[in-house]
Amino acid sequence: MKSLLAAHLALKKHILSKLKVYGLITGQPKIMYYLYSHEGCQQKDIAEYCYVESATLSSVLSKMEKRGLIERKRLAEDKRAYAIYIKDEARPIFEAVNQTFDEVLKTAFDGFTEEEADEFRRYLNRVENNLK
Amino acid sequence: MKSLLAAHLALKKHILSKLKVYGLITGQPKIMYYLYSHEGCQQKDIAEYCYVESATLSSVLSKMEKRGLIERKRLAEDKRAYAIYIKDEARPIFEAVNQTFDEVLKTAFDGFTEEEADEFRRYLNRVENNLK
DNA sequence: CTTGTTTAGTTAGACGTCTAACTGTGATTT
DNA sequence: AAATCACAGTTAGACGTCTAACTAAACAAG
Repeated sequence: MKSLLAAHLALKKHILSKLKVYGLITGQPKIMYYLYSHEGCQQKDIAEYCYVESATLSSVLSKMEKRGLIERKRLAEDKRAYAIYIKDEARPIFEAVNQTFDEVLKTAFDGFTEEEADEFRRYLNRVENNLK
Repeated sequence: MKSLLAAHLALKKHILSKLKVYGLITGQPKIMYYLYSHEGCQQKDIAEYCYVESATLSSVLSKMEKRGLIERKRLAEDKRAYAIYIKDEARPIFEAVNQTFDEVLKTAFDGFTEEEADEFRRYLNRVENNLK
């Protein structure tokens, strides 16, 4: 299964190279992509989506907070948790990230018919489930 | 393309958990899997196969050498390069790694017909090439 | 209530990978 | 033959991720 890693690394590299202008580093774009359409979510949600441990996410988010990209707000309903918000000043960057993800995914599936792309995703899911 | 990473991580986790008894750590099993059928190859070959930088491989191999898993021999034809060999004492571990890879790959493709597995690999290659 | 368990998030330390700079050797050009 | 360039591998330092141990809050059961 050589190419699983290959495809994943190629995707990551592509995205990072396009977003380097914003000073974004490994791990941040994916968080931002998720956050863009899930504002107000908790850290555990982001960690789950990004397949990283909560400890990892915690430190990355701290950096992003310092940099003014995001904001943590304690939840009233659950004082252990935070809701994560996009800082208004950073919204343009989040939009660029979102757009870049869309472009790169389009590139990745270049030449695929709709059915092929769906089939590929189903295969991926099957492999993932087989290994659970 | 959420599941590319997911599938890759699941595969890695599966392999590592089965090989932890041998004290093998991240990165080593894949090197050993390759080496098992490419003894005498150069470091650059392993690095290319494993999708890591030569600097990364260098340090991992040094650890494996200290541990008595492999052996570096200078090439007579090219004194910059090494040929990498499996140490005889470690051969049983290499065999276990090889067998584990085969098992896990079989698990990953459980329920796939031959044609489906091939098609899936072709899709992966297409995605990878699209991103080159 | 209170005791024990689970959950959200943090901190510290280890480790794997990367990039950049370097050494030494091989290949090319003039 | 000399100078230049390309390549194999190493070293040092930065960074992202992990695991383990922890805090504090929520939940469950007696």
